[in-house]
Amino acid sequence: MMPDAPDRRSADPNEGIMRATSRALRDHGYADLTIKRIAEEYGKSTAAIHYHYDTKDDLLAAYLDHLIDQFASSVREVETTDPAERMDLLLDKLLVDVAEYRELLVAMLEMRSQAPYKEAFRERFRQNDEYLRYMLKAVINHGIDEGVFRDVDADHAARALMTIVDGARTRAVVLDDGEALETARQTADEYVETVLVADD
Amino acid sequence: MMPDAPDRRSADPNEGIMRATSRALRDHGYADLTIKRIAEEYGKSTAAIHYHYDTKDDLLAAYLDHLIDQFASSVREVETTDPAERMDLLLDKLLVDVAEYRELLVAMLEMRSQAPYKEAFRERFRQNDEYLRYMLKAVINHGIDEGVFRDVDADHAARALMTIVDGARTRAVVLDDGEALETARQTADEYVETVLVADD
DNA sequence: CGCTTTTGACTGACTAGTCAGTAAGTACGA
DNA sequence: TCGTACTTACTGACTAGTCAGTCAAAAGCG
Repeated sequence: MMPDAPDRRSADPNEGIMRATSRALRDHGYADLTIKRIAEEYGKSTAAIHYHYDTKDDLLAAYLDHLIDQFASSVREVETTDPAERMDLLLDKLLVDVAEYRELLVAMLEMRSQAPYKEAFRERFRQNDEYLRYMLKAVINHGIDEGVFRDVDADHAARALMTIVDGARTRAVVLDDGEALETARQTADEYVETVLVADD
Repeated sequence: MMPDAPDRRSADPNEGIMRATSRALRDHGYADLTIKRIAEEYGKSTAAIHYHYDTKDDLLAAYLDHLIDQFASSVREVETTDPAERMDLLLDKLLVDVAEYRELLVAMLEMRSQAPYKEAFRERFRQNDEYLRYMLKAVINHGIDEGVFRDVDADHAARALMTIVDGARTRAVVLDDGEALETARQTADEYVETVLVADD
């Protein structure tokens, strides 16, 4: 009966509920995620959750916003401006760093698979995808301007890389393939070097 | 004795249940798939379903077998032996032909997202993946032997292409991106032409 | 005090799976 | 050829459990 030490430093109830949701998702997955399980992680009753969020979907939409914000912040940390190096670091963020969050990747694929039925989910996944594609496009265009990359269709190249990223994550989860992410990291490099990089 | 009488024309209950499961999946998705809904499509009671399959998971495992068999048959139809053309037709099967089955793609992503929790599902998705990778590897090795493709790591190239395929399907479903499959078809071609095809 | 937060008890809807019984067809023995 | 035994396919009623969400009351706090 002690899921976690109640951290008094952050008395913000929302932050606590977000953390509880995250733990419940990691432990039980999305399909078996219930208000009761979130409440157990939160250390309060289910009605306490309903006091802060009217419906389960409201809570989950808020959780997605929370998660996407965190991820966007971590991408924003990439500060190099050199196009080739920046591309490298971005691909590492997307394909290497996520390997540590296996259980969250599992739950996120479950939530992604509900996008066709839940507009609130779809909206947020789209927004996140758009942001990442924008980052990739910016790097590619920068590289083209500097003559490091060939004059390719930056939008198409960004979509191609995102397809590799999504494919790798799907495969890592579905096939429980521990090497799917590394394989895809290599494939992304092949794509960058053969399609993007100008070989003088 | 043998439950499968080969030439009992019509009224094979199993076939009917497979069709009912398929329709229920298309109409309601996996998350909202219930025995009751399958029974409604079947036109009989829920107990009739339980008469043929002990548990819901048994039924769904049988349905996956059914589906994978169908898909493998359709891939086996590709008869060209010329490596470049065969690769082209295989990629069409994997990325173009599936566009017609949007609702089934949605339901399949849902089921795939349950693979970490259901070994029976994971097993079957792995088997299907292995089969497709084997087909791709065979074509690539054939192409290398004939000097049409460079002497690349066939296993890695097959995995790279499958990553693009899985990424495209995930994106088509999650982002409701009607062009995700076409974009990926183009990306797959770029990969084949720049990484696989021997230039000069 | 009064306001926010939390609780416990509850509801109604829905779920997979069970069970006894039925109808129709088939196999077999005399 | 009749009758008995058995099989397949199914039904309707039921159990036992889950779930999100509601609500009146109470606790905590500034």
